[in-house]
Amino acid sequence: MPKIVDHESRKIRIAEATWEVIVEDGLEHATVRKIAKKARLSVGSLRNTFPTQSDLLQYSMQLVSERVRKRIESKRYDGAPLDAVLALFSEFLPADDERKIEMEVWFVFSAKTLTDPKLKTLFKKVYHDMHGLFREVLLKLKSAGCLKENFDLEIEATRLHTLIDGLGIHYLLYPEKMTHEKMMNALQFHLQSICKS
Amino acid sequence: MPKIVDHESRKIRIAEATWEVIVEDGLEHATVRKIAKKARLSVGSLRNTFPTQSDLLQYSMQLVSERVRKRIESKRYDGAPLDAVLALFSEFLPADDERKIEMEVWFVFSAKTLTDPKLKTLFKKVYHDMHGLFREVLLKLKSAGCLKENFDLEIEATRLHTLIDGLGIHYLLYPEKMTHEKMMNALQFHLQSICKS
DNA sequence: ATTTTTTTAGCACAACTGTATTAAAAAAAG
DNA sequence: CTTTTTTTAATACAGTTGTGCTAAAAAAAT
Repeated sequence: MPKIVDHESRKIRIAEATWEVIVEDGLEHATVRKIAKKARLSVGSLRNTFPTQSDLLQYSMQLVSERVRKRIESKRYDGAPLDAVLALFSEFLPADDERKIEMEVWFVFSAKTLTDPKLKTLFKKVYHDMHGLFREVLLKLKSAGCLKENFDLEIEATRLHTLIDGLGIHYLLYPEKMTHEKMMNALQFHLQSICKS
Repeated sequence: MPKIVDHESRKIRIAEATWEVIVEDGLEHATVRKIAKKARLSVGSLRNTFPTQSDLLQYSMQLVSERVRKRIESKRYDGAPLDAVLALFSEFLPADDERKIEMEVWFVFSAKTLTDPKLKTLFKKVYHDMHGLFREVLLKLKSAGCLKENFDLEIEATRLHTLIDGLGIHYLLYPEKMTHEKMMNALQFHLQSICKS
């Protein structure tokens, strides 16, 4: 009977190899041959799990979006003190290598969605979840009476969301200008600026 | 004697054609044949002004950075009221088509710098100028006594910079979520939040 | 050991790429 | 018109790409 292979974990392994190639050489050099080599597979074997390159890239992007969304879902706010909120939000900054790779791949694919509308659906979902989390946490802070009076939920969610995305992007693009410490300082200061006391 | 041609304006025309191709089809499809067609030139003629594709892309990116930097330099703050500051900062949001194209090309090239270190110099310069402008304007506001007491120049420059970049990127990536009005509201609110009264 | 399926390696092909070369056409200045 | 240079158009070539195909090797279950 057939040789059994765990297709799911293989797909994941290939997708992660794809990420590595993208981070090292860029999306335009993420060829099937390079990816196969990185995943230590033959091109034929890779083609067996992903018939076309388009399938491969689509899955790779989907996996990033799933990872990010799981990160979001696992981080529901439970009413802990302000330090916990800071810790929660800082989870969306590219602090460790894993998140840095994810965000870098995410960034590269983002640029691609500008000319490849097929990919936009995944991105919209992640944006929606992310924005929803920020709204939810802010709303709970508001309910707990932690926030200042002139509070506009939509504007604050937007400010928080763009601040975090902006910090992360600056960290990726200008690592000699934007440090991890600066990101945390800016985030902490921002939180304090909308809170009472 | 020779047919005279304005090489400088031709280079600009080609670079702008390159931008169009990048915006329409993406950087990886910005081939010399397509760019020549878009600029209504022959490939040979294009190769006469730009010997290699690398030269072409490098100049195209340099032109974007020059345009952005000129925009920055022309926008020195002269001590006008707060509305003027808002108007000044809003110049760096992708409001009209010209700035939207510039920012989109800028964004695409940004993603490329992650794997192509040669391009980083230009980007650092623009970052530096932009950050410097924000610092300068904030400092003048501070000197004029417009700002609140707990004011940290570096953190506020970072917050402002990342907010504006974040807003613009969200506008490019999620046009159905981020509108021009929302960008302006967020920016105005942010300014007010650091100002007295 | 036999059977069944997957995996592998290699080759091949057409399409597209950047780049080079060439000769003809066009244009500007004398 | 003649001369000089640029522009054009066509062709060519080598490299890389995605993809398809085939035969051998490997692996798992009977």
